[in-house]
Amino acid sequence: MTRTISKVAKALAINVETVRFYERRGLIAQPAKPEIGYRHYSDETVSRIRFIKRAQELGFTLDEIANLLSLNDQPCSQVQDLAQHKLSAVREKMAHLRLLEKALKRLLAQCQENDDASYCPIIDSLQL
Amino acid sequence: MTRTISKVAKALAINVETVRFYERRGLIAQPAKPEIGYRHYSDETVSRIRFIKRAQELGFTLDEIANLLSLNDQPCSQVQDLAQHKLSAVREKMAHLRLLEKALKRLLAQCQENDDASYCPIIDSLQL
DNA sequence: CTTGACTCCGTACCCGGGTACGGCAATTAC
DNA sequence: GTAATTGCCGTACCCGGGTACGGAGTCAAG
Repeated sequence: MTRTISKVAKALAINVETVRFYERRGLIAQPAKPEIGYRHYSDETVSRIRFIKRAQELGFTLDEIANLLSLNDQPCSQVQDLAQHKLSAVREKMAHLRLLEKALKRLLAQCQENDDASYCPIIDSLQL
Repeated sequence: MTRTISKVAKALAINVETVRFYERRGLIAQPAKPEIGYRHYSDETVSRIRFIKRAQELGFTLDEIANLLSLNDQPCSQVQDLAQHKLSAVREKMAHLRLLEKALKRLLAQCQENDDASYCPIIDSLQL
């Protein structure tokens, strides 16, 4: 019934190697190895990994997550700062993608109108 | 007046190493080296690099760009396909970022309303 | 008690898009 | 003519987030 690394990995639907990778990165502590046998992972480690995965889904990098984890008992304002920065970054990326979308849409529309098989408005526009 | 690699790089505001990198990647041909002296870069190579840079701005990867370059004299429809896929990918990314934005906004709003300095709704939500 | 599954550990490799370095050749500036 | 830039070339390294591998050691089921 001991919770070995593969049990943890399976429970969280991640790779064993990823758990080991997080240990190397210092995101989670490596549980002490008993005299004999395999390590046993605590509930805390498991929920810490869950925390990491959720934060990743919110777009935080592993470095930022290390930061968040260390801020666990710090005032909320520091966490807010981090989240605010992330929100700005997300908005910037979206703005950039909107421009790309517009450009691609415009080029594709030009292709639609084009009857000449030997000419492509997209290639042409890139060649300016 | 020969156009050496550093002239090309400077003209296009990229790194000399990047030009060499594109050569290694097969995106541009390496001009033949004369018996004596340095290579001379043609107008064509320069505009090919410009093409690459513009396509990158539209969000294409170097592999896709290699594809585009090889499609230069192919029917427009193949280029359109590539552009259409890229447009879909851009829209997917945007949709994902919109979700992130919503989640971050919601969490930040909760922080604003929170008076308890020792508690942070963001940390809390990640710990579920 | 053996065999197959799992763990441990270090290290190397993957992707994408470059950047950096070091030693030598050629060229340009003074 | 000599010094300081450039070019050339191969190779290694960077980031971020893992994945893979190989050879032990360990554990559990038949």
